[in-house]
Amino acid sequence: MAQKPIRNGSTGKRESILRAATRVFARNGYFNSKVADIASAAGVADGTVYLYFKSKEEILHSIFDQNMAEAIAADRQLIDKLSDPREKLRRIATLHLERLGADRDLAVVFQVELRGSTKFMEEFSAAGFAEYLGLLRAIFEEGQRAGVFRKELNAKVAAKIFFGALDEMATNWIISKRSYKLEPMADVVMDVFLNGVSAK
Amino acid sequence: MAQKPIRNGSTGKRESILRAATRVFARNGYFNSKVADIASAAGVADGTVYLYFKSKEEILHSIFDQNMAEAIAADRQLIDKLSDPREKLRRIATLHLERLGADRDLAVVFQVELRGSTKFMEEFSAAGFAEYLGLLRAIFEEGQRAGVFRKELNAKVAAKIFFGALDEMATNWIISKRSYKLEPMADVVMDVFLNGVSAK
DNA sequence: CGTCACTGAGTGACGATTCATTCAGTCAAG
DNA sequence: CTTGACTGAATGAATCGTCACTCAGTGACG
Repeated sequence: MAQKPIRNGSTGKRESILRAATRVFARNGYFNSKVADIASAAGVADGTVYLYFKSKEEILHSIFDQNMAEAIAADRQLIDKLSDPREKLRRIATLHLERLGADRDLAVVFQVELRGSTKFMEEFSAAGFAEYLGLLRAIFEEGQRAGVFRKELNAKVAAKIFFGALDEMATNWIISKRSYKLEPMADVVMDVFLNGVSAK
Repeated sequence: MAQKPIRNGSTGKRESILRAATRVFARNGYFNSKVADIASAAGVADGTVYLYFKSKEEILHSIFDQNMAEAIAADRQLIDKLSDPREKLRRIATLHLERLGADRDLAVVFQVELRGSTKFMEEFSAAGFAEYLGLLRAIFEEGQRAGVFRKELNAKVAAKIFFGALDEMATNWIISKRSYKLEPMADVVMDVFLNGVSAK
């Protein structure tokens, strides 16, 4: 049964539980998921879950925090290497859809489960989500200063439009019965958005 | 107590319950709302709710069905009076945001609660939501035939981008602490979208 | 032995749904 | 006009299953 000669206290158990929870939440929805299901999916006892997380809710939080932090860090790093704001947006869009497209369960949790309550929405909003939107906005403003984006547009609204379009691609991809690649949709969105937003 | 010599079983009670449920769901979230809360908000006894609805879930369904049907009917009627596809889209966008902007509780249920589970998403998707997207798509294709929209764009994707942008406006409006008018955002979205999508 | 990660049966609370009962209204008969 | 049988909408206390979380215990390891 023992896969690896596990080390100290912080085994891979925390990770296992998070991965298992992502899968369980994605399949049954947060409220219909039992902690016992998560435990058994992770191959640990019910009680063990509580050695790593204070509550069921904290598990959901952790899934969000961890992935969001990773994503933003990756975006930031990637952006520094580019100078053209248009390219920056394109890379972010692609990365965004790649990330979700690579893990359907994670995508479901992000697109569906995390939005299932105003309470979560507000908390998460305060956390990483607002930061993400802020990042997009900053790039847009940079583009306005550089003269490549129309100056009369409100940068915050432009960021929302951009994000909203990407977000809908992801949500629709999840719901859709047909299976197609998510990531290429980034280019279409970019095409329309850039056209709509570029200075002549 | 008798307001009107009401006819058969279908008093205004069903409506009261739906309105109350919308408020309660919006404030506490679907899963945290107790049927007892809805009942008391509607001024009826717990059991009475079950004279009008089979289950808690059916209440949520009814809220969606009723409003969606109304919205689509209104859109359809409005569209027939216009010929320019661009104008059609603009009117739909405005109506969409007007409707949500007029009733924050309803907006919360639509933007947040209805998305809190894949199960709901799929059911609702199959129902009115897909129809709504289809409507947008049809108008877009009409515009392509008329030569006002770029022919090389995939109409379905264009519809999603359009919807996604509007949807994000609504969601952000709900989350936002600041209170502003939602409906004017329709024009900004139209501006960017039309620019992005129009044939030269 | 002592420690510590882990276990899993048990508990307490909660809340959707049910159903025996109430009661306002209707109507036919006297 | 009164009475009494009848209806069915409405009530709300009781039921019953379901989990999130707890904690007394187990065993591996040094």
